[in-house]
Amino acid sequence: MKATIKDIAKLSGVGIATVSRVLNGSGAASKEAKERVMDAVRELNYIPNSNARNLKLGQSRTILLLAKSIINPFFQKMIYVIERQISLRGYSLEIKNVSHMDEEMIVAQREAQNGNLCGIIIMGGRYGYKEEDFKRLRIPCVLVTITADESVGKELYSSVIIDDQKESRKAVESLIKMGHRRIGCIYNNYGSLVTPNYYRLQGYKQALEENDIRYDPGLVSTINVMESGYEFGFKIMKNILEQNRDMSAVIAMADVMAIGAAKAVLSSGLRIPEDISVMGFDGIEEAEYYNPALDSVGQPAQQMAQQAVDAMMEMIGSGTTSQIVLETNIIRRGSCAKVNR
Amino acid sequence: MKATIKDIAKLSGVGIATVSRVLNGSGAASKEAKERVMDAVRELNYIPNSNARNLKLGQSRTILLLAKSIINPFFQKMIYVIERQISLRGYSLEIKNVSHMDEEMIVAQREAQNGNLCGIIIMGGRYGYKEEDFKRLRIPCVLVTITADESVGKELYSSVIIDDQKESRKAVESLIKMGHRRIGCIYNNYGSLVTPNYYRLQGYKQALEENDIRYDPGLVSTINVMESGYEFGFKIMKNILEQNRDMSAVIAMADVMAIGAAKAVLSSGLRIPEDISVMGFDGIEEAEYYNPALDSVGQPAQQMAQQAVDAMMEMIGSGTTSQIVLETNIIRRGSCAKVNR
DNA sequence: TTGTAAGCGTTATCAA
DNA sequence: TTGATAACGCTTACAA
Repeated sequence: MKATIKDIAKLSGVGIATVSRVLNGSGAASKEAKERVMDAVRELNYIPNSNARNLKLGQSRTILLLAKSIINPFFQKMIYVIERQISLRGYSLEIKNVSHMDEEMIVAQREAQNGNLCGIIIMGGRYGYKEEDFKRLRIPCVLVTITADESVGKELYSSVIIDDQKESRKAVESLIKMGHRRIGCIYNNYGSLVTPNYYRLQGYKQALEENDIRYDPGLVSTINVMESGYEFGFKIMKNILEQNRDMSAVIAMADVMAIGAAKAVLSSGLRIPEDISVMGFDGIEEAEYYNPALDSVGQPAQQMAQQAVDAMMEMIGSGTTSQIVLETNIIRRGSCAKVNR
Repeated sequence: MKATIKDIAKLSGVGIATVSRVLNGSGAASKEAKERVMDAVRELNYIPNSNARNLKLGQSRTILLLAKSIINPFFQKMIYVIERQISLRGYSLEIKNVSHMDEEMIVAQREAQNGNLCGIIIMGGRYGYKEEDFKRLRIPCVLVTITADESVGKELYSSVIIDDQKESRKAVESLIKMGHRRIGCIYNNYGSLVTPNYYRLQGYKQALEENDIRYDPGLVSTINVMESGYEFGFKIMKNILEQNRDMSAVIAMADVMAIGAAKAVLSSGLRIPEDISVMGFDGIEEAEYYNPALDSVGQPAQQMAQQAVDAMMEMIGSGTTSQIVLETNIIRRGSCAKVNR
């Protein structure tokens, strides 16, 4: 059936230890032995059994990506890059979607115990994991778009994030500078967890406050449902619009919600940006090709994914951790304009 | 460190064989032994090492999903469902993106040899795998959106597809019935492979022919590039539009390309559907929320993914294969209208 | 430079 | 109903 190391040893007339050495480049081997082994490998189409290898080594080359909602295009872009980078480095990527009901750390710990993982990347979810969480993990952990509690030792994890509150504040400020004062806010938060959306809401509030604009909960109505996405943005926006005829702008804390919101605006017979300015968050391609193209707080998805993998490799290799904070960049496409009322 | 079966045996005062039996429900064990083992398992937070298990069993519970372009929202929807279903059944999903330069079967065979896979799902790519391909694989294989060459024994694989040519023909026919005769076609084909897009193009040609409309290559200009997606649709449409002022409709063989095409139409100062009718393919949410919402040949993504997993489980369990062909359903949202010139 | 042999943590056979 | 014990395929001392 399938060729094993013994078959290779037999065919090439050497011991299995030599085969192993040649294949792994560990220890010395004569030129002749090398050639004979490689020939046999080719002839029998031999591929080492990774279960045996991992068992012996007590490690594997599989990295688990735990994503909260792999359905979000922004995440998907990052998943795409992460898969590529991991593949390029000879590792495999296992993907698990964490439903809103599950705690990703619990899932992570369960999977980590399994012993066939060499690292875990957690994408999305909530802020504030504790020291204990990482210690229980026992394998390298990189957080993307979120980070750990401040109390956690920096040597326990790596993270790649943006400053959600700051970037959100800047975006709202830019709307205020355009003259908007009645600015809707669409975000989404499961329960009362501290998520990126939570911080973005804080940024929104902060911008208002610093510009002496009263915070009006009626402009940020959020249904506490377990969804985000196009439909969510659409529904919420419909809702806010109906009750706030005087609003002139809206910021959605994810582009998918911004697109849904834009649809709501347009289907209410209003124009973008003449009647309502729409600003999204993430900078996904869908917003660029939307009609009209939507302004967005652009996150460097590609770079974030790349750095996450880099950080993972660093941790696997030398154990070095890093906490990276990247900048966003507001992408102007014309869906936000000066208020004209 | 990590608890092993020996630790459990020691703590519960039984032999390791008994522990294994209790944990796997194989063979008998006294009630008392069961309880003692389970207690120890809980106390030590024991999780079986899957590498050891897989090595011994010569199999695993990991299914590999090989996707051509995981970046397409239609695929992503299916990936989401597949992940969920696989997870629900206690299996793990490993994902590999196959770049346009790679042959998925080669990748599949390499991965299959590895021995830590119990099945492979191939999503996208090209039609026409040969008997030999599946035989080399040696593990269950399910094809989604594509199927094998007719010559291949049906017992060698399962597949879930739509009839690309027929569905495309029907869609084009519906445009013709609306009075359109100058219908553009945006598709994408790497090299000259037989892909779903290839068959959809055949369907387009067939519809024209059956309605005595001359096939005009100028209306289906395709750049032979390694991309599809929004940008591709946009560029191609710009191109076709410039050279065919008389065209009144366009069908794009993927919604992402349809959205790009719609953007091209709108940015050329034309209206949808008054000047140009736009029809997409796939039925993704992005097309629904687009402005205007786009008509599309809706593929039952959820169902396809579900059936693919079902088929995989059947193959793993009883070895039964199945070749499933699902129907599409043209989703009318108003982006196609009667020609009015 | 090489081969022998001892595990890695399981499962399964077999005798008790 | 049990518990030794022999694999599974690999890596790696250790000895030759």
